[in-house]
Amino acid sequence: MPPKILCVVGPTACGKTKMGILLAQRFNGEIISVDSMQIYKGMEVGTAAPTAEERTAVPHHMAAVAEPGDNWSAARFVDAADRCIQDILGRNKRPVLVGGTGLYLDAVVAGRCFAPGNAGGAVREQLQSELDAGGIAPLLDELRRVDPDSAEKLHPADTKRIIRALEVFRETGKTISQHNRETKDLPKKYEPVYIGLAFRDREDMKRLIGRRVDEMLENGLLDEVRALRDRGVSRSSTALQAIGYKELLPVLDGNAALEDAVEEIKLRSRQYAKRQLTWLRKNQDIHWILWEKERNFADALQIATEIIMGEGLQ
RNA sequence: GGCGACAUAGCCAAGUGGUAAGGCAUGGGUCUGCAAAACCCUGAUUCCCCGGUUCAAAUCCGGGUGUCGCCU
Repeated sequence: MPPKILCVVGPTACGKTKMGILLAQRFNGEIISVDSMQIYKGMEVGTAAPTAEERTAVPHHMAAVAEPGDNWSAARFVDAADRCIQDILGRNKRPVLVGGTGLYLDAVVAGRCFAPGNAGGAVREQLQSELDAGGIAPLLDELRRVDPDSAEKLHPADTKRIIRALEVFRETGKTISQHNRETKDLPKKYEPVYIGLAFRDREDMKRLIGRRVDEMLENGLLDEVRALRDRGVSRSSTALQAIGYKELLPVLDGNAALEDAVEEIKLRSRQYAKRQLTWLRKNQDIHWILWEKERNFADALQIATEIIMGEGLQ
């Protein structure tokens, strides 16, 4: 029987961080942040990372551990996060995964191994320059030849995944579709108990997202972005693709109005939340707790506790 | 009060007699090494209202209403 872990999921601004802490305190847990942007240092405000107080209340892992100039990936994240989980289990504590990045969370829970090879290296660069030079058609032709299954599944406009599929083939001589077939139905590495947080009415979520963006600005988001820029973090780095950061850079350059950028951040955040919901909807194992107008953590903790104990955890 | 312009989906907007482009938003979806990313799908039996001309009108004509600008 795989070890049981707790997972707190939900779209942005729905209270995952706080609920994670409450559950960790209740179930002798330690928190693992499963978030593609919170891993970077110096992005606490804009990624709504756990605060210093929160981090003293309960041990946190995988938050603010990476240099913003380093580009992490799902595979790298899974490796590092899994080591944390093993460590926590080894100390007889309960891992509580708190995460907004669906791909990362699913991969960690499944113990997913991505295709071998040095992704993002020279092969990828080569493919990228081939794309720039000749467009997607030749690459898609090549993929049709070596991996017809992938070529058929991928939309011709989905250049990212077409390149990835070719990258896997060129590096390993094996197709990504074969790798996917082999790994798709492997047993899960952990036995997750999912608690999902969301608003019953999407409009309430949108309102809160708007409010939270305003608060981020009040709490110095602009300074945070400026600091990253002044440290020389590349604009093409993964970290600076985060919502709130990529929109504010032009403001610092004097090429955009702050008010417009703020509206853009709110919009992108809403759209992000929607995508998260789409991702989570297909997971039938999530126990959803739906907020009415306001988030009532005391009630939610009570409900979540009952759910979790019902799953056999103490 | 007079003159002029404009009125097309939630928003921006093309179309100037032949049967409603496009963009954004919204909603839905995909996702196995960039994932807060990338990609896909998504709407007007109808063009402010009424009447007229015509085989045919968002497109022309008349009237009305509204918005904006200029003038008095």
